[in-house]
Amino acid sequence: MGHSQADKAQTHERIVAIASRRLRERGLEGIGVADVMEEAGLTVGGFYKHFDSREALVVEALAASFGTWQAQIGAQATGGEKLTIEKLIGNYLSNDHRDNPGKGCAISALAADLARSSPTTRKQCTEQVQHNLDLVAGLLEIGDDASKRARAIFAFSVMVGAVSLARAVCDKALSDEILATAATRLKAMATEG
Amino acid sequence: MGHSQADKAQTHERIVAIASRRLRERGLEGIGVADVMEEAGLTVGGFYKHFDSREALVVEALAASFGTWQAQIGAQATGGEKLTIEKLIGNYLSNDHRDNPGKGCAISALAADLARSSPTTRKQCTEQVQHNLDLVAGLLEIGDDASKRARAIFAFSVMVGAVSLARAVCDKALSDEILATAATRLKAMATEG
DNA sequence: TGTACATCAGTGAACGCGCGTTCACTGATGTAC
DNA sequence: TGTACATCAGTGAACGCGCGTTCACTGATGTAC
Repeated sequence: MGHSQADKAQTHERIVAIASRRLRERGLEGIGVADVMEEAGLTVGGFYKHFDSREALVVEALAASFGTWQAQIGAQATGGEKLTIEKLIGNYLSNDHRDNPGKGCAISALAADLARSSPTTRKQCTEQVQHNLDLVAGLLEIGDDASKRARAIFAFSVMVGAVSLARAVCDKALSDEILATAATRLKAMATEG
Repeated sequence: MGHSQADKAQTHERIVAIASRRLRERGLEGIGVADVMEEAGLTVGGFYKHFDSREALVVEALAASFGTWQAQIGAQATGGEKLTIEKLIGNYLSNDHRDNPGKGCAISALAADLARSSPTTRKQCTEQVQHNLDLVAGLLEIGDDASKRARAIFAFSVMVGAVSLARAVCDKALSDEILATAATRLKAMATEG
């Protein structure tokens, strides 16, 4: 075996991590093979030693985006203080999340793109949405399961919608207003029935 | 003057209308000059008798998307029965709206695209968001202006988020569930304080 | 331990296709007389 | 009213660039003896 397998795996991960960030920053179409390889300190040709096609990278990078997002949430849940619904809402609807889509939730960053994407990526998206709904529902304390589920859907819709709007708008005051208003009202709602 | 100006204006409008629909169906990048011209029954070359560039078509088509959307809402408001917040919510969060982005609201269809687009298109988007917030706030009956504004932001976030999610997901049951749940809860909220 | 060989991650040029844009041309319509 | 000319919307081929993909090659690492 030529170069060590560990090196290759590391390179592979580096490429995926870069693609995962750029995917969320620039959309499913906004990610170029040559660009990603250059940012990884490599040249184009080597790409196909790691992936069958650009599409394969997209699929892996999307999975990685979902994975790192869950890991971030998980880290908050275990690290010291417990994760609460208020914290999740505060995080999701923060200026920091709005300004750094590359590190944030892929669903709000790519919702429109995913709607027009291949069955494979839409499937990935569907699973992630279900996962996030379960996560939110699990953080709610009052009500039966059906009520929690319904409120989780409602809350997640607000989060995705408000972040999408806050990012699309080019008036900072309006953008801030959208996030702050959505966060305040959603927190109030979430702690009630 | 060669061909009549009326003919040219009509052709121009036809091109814009087609682009406007395809924009919402396929995104800001998903619209090709040759494709649009072919659908209009013309050939590529003639395009530049109508537009300086592809970008100029995008700007016009986006404006047209916003315009037709407002016109649709306006038609409901004047046509027979008055427009209510419940009807607006019901329309926005309907399966029909989800399944026909080409005829629907450009903001939910293009939110992610707009966030990464040129200053010109983001400016258009910002104005449309403000307009829609005013529209929703104007339909609310209880509370002072600040409360109406806040509730309008919240309601519009839910609408954009739920439609985005419902379109992204490839499980019809889940998609229907998201729309129905968001609609029910939002209607209940909107008629209260 | 040392040497020859095999493997394969990575290189960088080249290919091919899609697509926005350009351009010389056509022919129908409007204007001038 | 009729005829010659000018205009210009629309044609369709060609150009050029970006980008995904391919390919012959390199050289460092691992294996065999």
